[in-house]
Amino acid sequence: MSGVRGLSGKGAQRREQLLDTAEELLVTAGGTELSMRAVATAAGVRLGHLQHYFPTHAELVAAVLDRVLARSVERLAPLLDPAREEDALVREILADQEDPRLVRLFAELWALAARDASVAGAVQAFYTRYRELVSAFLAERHPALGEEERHARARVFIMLVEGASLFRSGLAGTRDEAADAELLRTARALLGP
Amino acid sequence: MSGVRGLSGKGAQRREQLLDTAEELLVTAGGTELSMRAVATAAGVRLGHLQHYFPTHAELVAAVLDRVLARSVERLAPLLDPAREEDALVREILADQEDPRLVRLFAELWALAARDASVAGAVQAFYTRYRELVSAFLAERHPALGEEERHARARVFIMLVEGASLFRSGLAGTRDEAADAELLRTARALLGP
DNA sequence: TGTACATCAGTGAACGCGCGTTCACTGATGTAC
DNA sequence: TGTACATCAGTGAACGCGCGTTCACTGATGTAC
Repeated sequence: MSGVRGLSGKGAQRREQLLDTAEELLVTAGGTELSMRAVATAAGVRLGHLQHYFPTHAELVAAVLDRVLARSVERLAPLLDPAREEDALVREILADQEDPRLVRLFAELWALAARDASVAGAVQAFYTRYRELVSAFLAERHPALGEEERHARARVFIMLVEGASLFRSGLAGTRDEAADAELLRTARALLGP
Repeated sequence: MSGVRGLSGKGAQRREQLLDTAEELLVTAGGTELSMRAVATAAGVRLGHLQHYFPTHAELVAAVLDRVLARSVERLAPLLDPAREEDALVREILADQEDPRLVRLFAELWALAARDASVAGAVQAFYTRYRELVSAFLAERHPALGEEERHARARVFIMLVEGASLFRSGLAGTRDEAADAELLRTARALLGP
């Protein structure tokens, strides 16, 4: 055994497994169903055991959200590589959002952020990082653009893409080819010279 | 007394008052706090009395959401008058969204829609109506545009504006002047010739 | 004009259930000497 | 190498609370004749 507690032993694995279950539940059933008992049952462990890893409900929720947002950044970062074509990049970001589970999760996140200041902080930190990634892409690609202009374009790009997620996932609307073409054109204009 | 039951008597007034309270609660405390007891307490009536008007929790929620969405359409329709300037129109739609309470309410709506098919239906119907309003504006303003093009532009316009609401209300970000200018430019391009 | 009756507005108590949390416990695993 | 001990993994029962729903009830208001 490693002897270094909490890093890679059985406990850490179990912790990750519990978070997997909780995330799955959050996505499929919604935030209101993310109870300690529901997670324990879904994970096949006893309530008391779940509490050994996450003593309170708030800690469990915070851990799930942190991991979800960290993963989203990890997924976005390589897509926003400045060496890549704008068009392919936008297409891949949009493709990523076609998973209704992910969009549902973000809708839950926004609603939670509206109620809970600590969730709002985590969500805002995520979008700040996202904007920095887009902004860095623009800096590399169009060096002539001023910093303010880059930031503004990055912000509007994210607004557009996050709004699009609602209407392309079946949540508030469904995908439409003509609208997708227009969306791509608008997004490209924001990332273009 | 009018004699026409349920239209304008004491009962109808009381019903509206209860919905006011429920809506206020939904906005300030979030969807999870919208319990029968909480609404009754906030409205200063007994639980049993609230149930006289809304026998089940589901009926209360449905009534609140219906009214919220109907009001939103009523607020949007005059703004999207084809006789108006694009610029002023966009500015007013954006101004409407600076109310964090309204944005919070929509975040709740999206999360609810992700979980509940009947809510999703109501939300989609609302956005369909919204898109028709934008599309009608474009038809009047730029008759040369084809129907498909109009619909596509209307859809992307709404994506942009709904996405913007998240980042201009303090929910996922805060207002930024440079980004607002870029947002206005992008929205105008979608509504322009 | 008066009375009997139906409907509506509002009260109050009770139900079973799922929730988060607390806490005392047992068995397994690693560590110190 | 062996043993005593601390820590970690996991169990199980119980708590008080807020929830939606059911149901029997009282008083006010409008209607029919």
